[in-house]
Amino acid sequence: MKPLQPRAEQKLQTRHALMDAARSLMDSGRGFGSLSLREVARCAGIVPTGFYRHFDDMDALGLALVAEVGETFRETIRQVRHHEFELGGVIDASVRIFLDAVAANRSQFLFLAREQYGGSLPVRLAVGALRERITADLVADLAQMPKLQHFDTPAQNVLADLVVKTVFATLPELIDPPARALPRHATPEAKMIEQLRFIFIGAKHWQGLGQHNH
Amino acid sequence: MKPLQPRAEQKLQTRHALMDAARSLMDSGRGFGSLSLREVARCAGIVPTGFYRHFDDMDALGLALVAEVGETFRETIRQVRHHEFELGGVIDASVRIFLDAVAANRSQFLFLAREQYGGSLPVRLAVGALRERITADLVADLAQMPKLQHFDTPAQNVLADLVVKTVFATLPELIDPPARALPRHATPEAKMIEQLRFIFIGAKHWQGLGQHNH
DNA sequence: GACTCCAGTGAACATTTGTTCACTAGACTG
DNA sequence: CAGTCTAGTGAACAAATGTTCACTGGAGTC
Repeated sequence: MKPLQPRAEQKLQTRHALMDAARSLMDSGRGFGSLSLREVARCAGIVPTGFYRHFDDMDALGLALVAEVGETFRETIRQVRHHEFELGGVIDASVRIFLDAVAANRSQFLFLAREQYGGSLPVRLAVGALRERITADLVADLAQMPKLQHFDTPAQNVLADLVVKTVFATLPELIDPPARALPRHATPEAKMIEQLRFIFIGAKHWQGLGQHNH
Repeated sequence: MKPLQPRAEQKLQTRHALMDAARSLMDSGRGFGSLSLREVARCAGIVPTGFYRHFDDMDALGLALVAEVGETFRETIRQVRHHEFELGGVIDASVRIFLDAVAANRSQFLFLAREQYGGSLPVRLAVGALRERITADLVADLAQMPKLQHFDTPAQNVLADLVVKTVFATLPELIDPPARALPRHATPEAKMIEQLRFIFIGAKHWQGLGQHNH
């Protein structure tokens, strides 16, 4: 990051405080759509009117939050890609890195998990766009995997979509407290690894679109 | 249904009007948590205070909506189970029945899709419970499938969880307008079928928990 | 036919909301 | 150092909210 004039830096700091405020107000189970502008401003320590110096709207705040978690997400994917050939299997390593990132940015991913389908229209569209970018990246990665050379483009898309869907749909259980103690081999990590493994075993033995298995 | 006294029947009718009102207010992309009691009452054609004759709370309304869609969902599953041996493959038939049910009860499933992770704490817990019942039922079904006799109980659970997760996570794209025209073989139905097929092919060739594939 | 019950009414309340406007103080610029 | 620019203030507003209370009128019961 380039060093910023103290003036502008202070502003960014307040902007960040607003985003933090919104995220932490959601900790108690609230949806972003039910937060009020005044509430967020109050929690960020500024007066309601000050909010408008940073965002036009609550929707604008929502979009900023999507962008933020999107950046974190894609950065995590970059890390995963660099550890591609680690010991213990690609899936295991990838899941571990991903879960670490989720834990390290809990509130960001909480926002993503909660608002991926529940958010207001602009927010939902932004999340959709983010998901599409991630899926497209994954398609490119899949195309380079030696074990998946029997896949044509539509099949790659369907597979990537399934993987991304699984990851996004698993987010909530990674974030909410596990409630009761988990039965040993049912930790989120083990379960996620096993489920991705199902999918990739299926991909390896897959033979073409439209086949039937009567 | 047993015939009801006109008095009680009228009451149920209003109760239904409230639930319909809430669901249809969500059509424009709003989350349930952002609906106000007065708004719902107004849309149902009664005065705000009348709401309390039917529900203590907006949360109570939310729970009723979960119960409603839960009933529809499980009824659909029962239908799927009776068509188990239909021509064209189990998956194809099941998906078709499921998609029909979703289309026939759009607003109910819209509520489920939107609120499965975004809802208030009580609503989210109720959805979680519903999901667990469905998963447990599926485990029982999987245990009877001849091709899956190499699965132990934990593996069955992990597989059932993945299937249910996939179905729930697919709901939003089944409900929201498909936006731009779909590229032929990417209809929701075809995609869903193909993705479930990946999972079950993986299950067929799966060899045990904790294996590694270096 | 008199009596009870209760789904729905309508007025009233204290709060909270989003947004406006004129303002201040302190960091930036010349 | 004089002057501008702007992040944050504070008062004010109309509108909407959740909840209360006493009420009405028609269906249900004896």
